[in-house]
Amino acid sequence: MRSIRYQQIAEELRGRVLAGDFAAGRMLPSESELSAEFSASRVTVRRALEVLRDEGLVDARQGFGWFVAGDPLRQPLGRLATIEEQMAESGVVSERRILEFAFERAPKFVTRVLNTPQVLRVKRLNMADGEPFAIVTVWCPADLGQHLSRRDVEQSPFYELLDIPLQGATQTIAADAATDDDAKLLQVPVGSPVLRCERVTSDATGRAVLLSRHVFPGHRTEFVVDLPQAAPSIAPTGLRLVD
Amino acid sequence: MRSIRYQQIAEELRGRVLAGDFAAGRMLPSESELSAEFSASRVTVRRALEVLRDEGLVDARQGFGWFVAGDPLRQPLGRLATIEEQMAESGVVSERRILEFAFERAPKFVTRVLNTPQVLRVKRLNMADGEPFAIVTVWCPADLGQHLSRRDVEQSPFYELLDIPLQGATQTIAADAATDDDAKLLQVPVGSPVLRCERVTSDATGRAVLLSRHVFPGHRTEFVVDLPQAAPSIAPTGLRLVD
DNA sequence: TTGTAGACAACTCTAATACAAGTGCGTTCG
DNA sequence: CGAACGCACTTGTATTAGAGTTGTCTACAA
Repeated sequence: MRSIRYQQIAEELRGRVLAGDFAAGRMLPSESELSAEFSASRVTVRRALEVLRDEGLVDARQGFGWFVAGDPLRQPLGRLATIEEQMAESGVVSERRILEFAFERAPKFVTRVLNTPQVLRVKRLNMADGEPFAIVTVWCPADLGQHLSRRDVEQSPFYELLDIPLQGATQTIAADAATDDDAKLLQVPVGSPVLRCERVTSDATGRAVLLSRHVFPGHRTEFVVDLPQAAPSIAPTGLRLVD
Repeated sequence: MRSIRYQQIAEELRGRVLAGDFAAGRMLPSESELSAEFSASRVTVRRALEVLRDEGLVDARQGFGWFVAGDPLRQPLGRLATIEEQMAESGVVSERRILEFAFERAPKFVTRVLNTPQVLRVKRLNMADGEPFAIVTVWCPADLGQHLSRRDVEQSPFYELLDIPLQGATQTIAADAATDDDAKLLQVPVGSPVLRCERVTSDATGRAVLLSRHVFPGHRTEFVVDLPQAAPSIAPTGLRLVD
């Protein structure tokens, strides 16, 4: 029974990778070490490894070594792209219509978050391929938004217009029924499910500088959250009861 | 040893910082001292510290030293407690009722994720203060669930019963309307908004070992997501279009 | 065609060293 | 007494060298 050496080796290594033998350090032994272990030349070991690379199981960097592919730490961050990028990537034409633009006294729930009485409020409708896709309302302290015009907001994303660096955010996600207003704008029946999202964005000092509310039609959107670290529960992370 | 020195050191230091070893004086040993302790060059120790700085755990000032960073970054992780803990803390009486418990052939969408034809399916209703609060369905490969009984599942959370360590998860969150079945169990009107969550939990090797679906009544629940790092957009992170 | 052997280039990581720049503190000098 | 200085120690940055790795090539044997 004549069989091909490098395929044998590939099979053996595939087994070890899948079994997680190497997953601990994520690094494979060097080609030289494997060559010694299998009593095969380095070139042969290499061909076996290349088979596994084609399968997407492992990858290599010159001068560094072979490692099991898809290191679980970097990927999730990359996968969570912005919705704009994601839409651009999939060829969806995105567009936004400014519905309201006003400097005004802040409602109470805005004051509590932003801590300013006077704010700029911008309400706009985002479209994807001509269909309404999100209603976004942004509140921003008046002094930060002072130099902004309706045209600015229409052309550039909000975060680019503020000259302060944004640091982090907290967002809440909830299911709700579409109100009359939502329904008309999103072109869905009144009472149909929508995703309501509220986001508080802070600057480097931790001060809240943006409050935004987003309404998405439930039938077209969902959230994806990646939790690379250990989560000692099967329950969805971040859920809380509201009253 | 085929592993990267500075990553080892980073891991060791991360442990100490999180354990609070340095929190007393808030100051870390100098790079030179650490270099001596780990028998590594100062450059290597430095790279490890830079990893921790990128994570926001520590920071440094030239001519002064390294210190544990103000902990606003660690907090969000703590704030995202499990719903069970949260409920217990606020004095809500939680309780679960097993509705279904069966070993069976996996439906297609389960096979695609778990990669096994035979599964254990458990459906249960979670109650909070006597009111229905979540419908949870869990699928788990039959071989992993073999030693489980209906009674086990009733008494302990699922993740405690599996003797394998869970690593990470991906969850999707969507808004939907309550089906007849949902409505009856959750005691809400048919068609009222619900949060639908699907979660894929993996073990240390990255293999998917649990698939769970959760349905929450929209009026009582919401998700909170903390994003400590920079997010270059005001748009909610993780949103994607579904078709 | 497959496998072995060897050589060399390019790359990565680490060690070692040196120097610039900032901080804290004690000493000295006016 | 107060300001200036020096000194020890720190981080920030750059350069060199060496060992170990993958990437690629040629030559040769089975």
